Amino acid sequence: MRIHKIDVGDAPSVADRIFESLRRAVISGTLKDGDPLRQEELARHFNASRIPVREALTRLEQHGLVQMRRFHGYTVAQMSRQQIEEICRFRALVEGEVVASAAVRASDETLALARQTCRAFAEERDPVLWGERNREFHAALYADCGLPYHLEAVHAALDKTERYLVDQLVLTSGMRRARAEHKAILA
Amino acid sequence: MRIHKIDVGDAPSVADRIFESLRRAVISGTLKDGDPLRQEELARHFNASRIPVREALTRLEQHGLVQMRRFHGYTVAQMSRQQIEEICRFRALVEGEVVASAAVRASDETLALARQTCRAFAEERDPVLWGERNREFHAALYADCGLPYHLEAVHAALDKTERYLVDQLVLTSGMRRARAEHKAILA
DNA sequence: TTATGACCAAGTGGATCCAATATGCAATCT
DNA sequence: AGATTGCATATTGGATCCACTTGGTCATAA
Repeated sequence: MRIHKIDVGDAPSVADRIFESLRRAVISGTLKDGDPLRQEELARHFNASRIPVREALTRLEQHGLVQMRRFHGYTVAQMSRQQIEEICRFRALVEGEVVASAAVRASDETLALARQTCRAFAEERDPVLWGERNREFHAALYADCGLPYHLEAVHAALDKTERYLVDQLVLTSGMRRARAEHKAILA
Repeated sequence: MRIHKIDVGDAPSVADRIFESLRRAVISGTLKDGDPLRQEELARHFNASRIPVREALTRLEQHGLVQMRRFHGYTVAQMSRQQIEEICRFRALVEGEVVASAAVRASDETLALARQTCRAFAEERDPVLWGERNREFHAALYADCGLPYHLEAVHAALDKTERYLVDQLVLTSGMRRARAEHKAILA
């Protein structure tokens, strides 16, 4: 068969699409901390019933992006300064391991791509796009580190903190750090 | 008010209880790798409808304990040797950080308790209880490390690997390591 | 004999419906 | 007036129902 192989089974369900939409809204800050998420309202918004909405919300809750109080509904998760700092520390820890592992495996093309995205990141002036550039850089750099579980943990941590300015602030020094690490890899 | 204050809102929902039951069944190995989890069957088993069962299953999926194929249902997650090893490596990494943080904060009582549970662990002869003793030890040792997010990550990793013998095997050396770390803390 | 297609049963995904709980407001009592 | 009770409404948690997909069986035809 010369035809590109796809699995129609991986077509996203309604719950998948709602989850992704809400996830982006939370991460980007479109939905603010503590905002209530009414099931009926969301169902109308997505033109679906409450069932897939509820599934999306329970998933978001497991990811720590929303909180739930029984009989009171879901709200966008609120995190204290301490929690945010701990997550950043966690990221630093795990990313260190990932970088170390990526360093010994990285191919030349990967390095070239990483260098390019790093430059794009450095030249990016719009702070709201920093998160995205940051992700691109990391994706390129960590692409074949061989530690998918570690990467997943890093992404989950990123999701939880990306919307906070603190993270943006940390990025300014984190960028320096990332570039330093990049240099280290080249060596 | 001299009456003990409780919050009825934190009474576990049906979905909570089903989730916990299934979680234990997967972790303990009562449900084997690849076992199918039929919604209707589980609903009958728990004397509930499929709705809370589905919520429990989606939660388990986010935790990586079960897998889902659209229209094909849920199965107990299967992990390759590689994946298991990566998760153990992840645990080692994060636990190292946790121990380091716990070391500088641990009170005398905490240390005494940790020492006691460590001894109980060392003297435990039944391999199936190792996991539990291990958790007790860690719970005592890490109790007030001040890094709840890290701890959560460790627990999630434990959940995913506990049922594999590999993990039990690793424990034999991990126990030595844990005791060594314990000694280090005392110093 | 083997490939094809109709049909059927099992099972999931989503919609709708009902019960339980919470919140706000009005009525009532002191 | 201020506190308390009762009721109406909003919202969630769970049950039931329906539609659609999937995998297999079986009859049929080349």
